[in-house]
Amino acid sequence: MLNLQTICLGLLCFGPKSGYELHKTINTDLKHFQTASFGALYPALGKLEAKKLITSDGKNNSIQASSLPKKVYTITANGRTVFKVQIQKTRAEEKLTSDFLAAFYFAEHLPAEKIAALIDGQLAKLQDEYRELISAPLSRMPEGKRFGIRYTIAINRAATAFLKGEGSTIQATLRRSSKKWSTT
Amino acid sequence: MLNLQTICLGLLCFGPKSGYELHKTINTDLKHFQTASFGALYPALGKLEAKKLITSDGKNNSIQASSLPKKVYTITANGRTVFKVQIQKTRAEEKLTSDFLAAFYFAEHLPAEKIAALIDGQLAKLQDEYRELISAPLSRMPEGKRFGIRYTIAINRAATAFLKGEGSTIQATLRRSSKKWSTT
DNA sequence: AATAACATGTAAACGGTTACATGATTCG
DNA sequence: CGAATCATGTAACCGTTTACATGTTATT
Repeated sequence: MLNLQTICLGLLCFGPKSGYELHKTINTDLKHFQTASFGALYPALGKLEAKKLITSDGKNNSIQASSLPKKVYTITANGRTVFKVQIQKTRAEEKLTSDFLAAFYFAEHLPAEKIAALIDGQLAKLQDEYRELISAPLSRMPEGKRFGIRYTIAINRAATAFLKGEGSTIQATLRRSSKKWSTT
Repeated sequence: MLNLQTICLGLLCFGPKSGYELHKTINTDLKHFQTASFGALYPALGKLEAKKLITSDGKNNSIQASSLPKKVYTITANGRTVFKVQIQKTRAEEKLTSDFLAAFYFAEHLPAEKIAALIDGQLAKLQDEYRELISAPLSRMPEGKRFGIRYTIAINRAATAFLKGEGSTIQATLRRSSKKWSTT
């Protein structure tokens, strides 16, 4: 699996960026397939720097050490090589961890209201994601990125359609069977 | 997020099981939204036992300590209560980590053959998943589990359709732009 | 007798989250 | 002047993977 270090190298191939900017990019543009917290990001950048795959123009050297805390990272020639090797090795892998599906697997233990709330919650998440996806400037993007967004939109639409179509059916069915264990 | 301990409690609600059986169930029946290795599972079961949420009939007590190594776990009354509380708290959350989508985000660094291989790989994975999903005995399942499987099938179909439909388009487009950096 | 599948467990390392701690800059 | 946002980093903890270590049972 592609780790955060490799993702950072890849993003830095597009141009120099600070840790803060990388964080923002990952958690907005890459949100649908990757996230990263600061606590994960800064150590990852530190390791990349130690390996000389990136360099930073930290203001830690000369006189005005205090002024700007911003530290911009640039990928090295070696970093680009390492990234290319990593990305070439990448296989089509994905891993989904879903509390939504897990909850349904154990739906017998849930009251009908909770089932309804889960479906509503999932629909809301899908809608939020959808809004973000369609607002991406597709026309000014390389073909690969565009493809990823369209793929994600296709899945999002199918999920939404399913929940809108079958959501009410399941709610009715489960409401019937939920009479057994009255809300304790 | 639901952790492995909670998943185990939920599965043990259906009846007593050994660690090995739990491993099997998780990595087949729950595969599309959760996985677990032995190295994660056994410590999780140990913690649950320490908390008295499950008990084991380990053969570690009397005379024939050697014979059957199999250790069957049973959920306690307290365990059921804790599980119900956990599952009620569950929100519709999901987290996808996708090397497939990440690779496309960085597609500029990939040769056309690799792009084709990624799409083929993803289609193969989807097909494998699909085969497993449709072979599930839907008729003998509680409504909730069935719903989860049908939801996953709906998404799987949309993904497959997209890749079959647009896969060749992207390959052609990227092949054009890939002339720049001839395979080093 | 060999092999596959069943079965349990530990230890090191990894990758990540959450919470904490601090401070600068910009905008209203 | 206060709030939001920009900005960097650490430490404790969590859950998991990978590799290791061991042994049994069933099948061929």
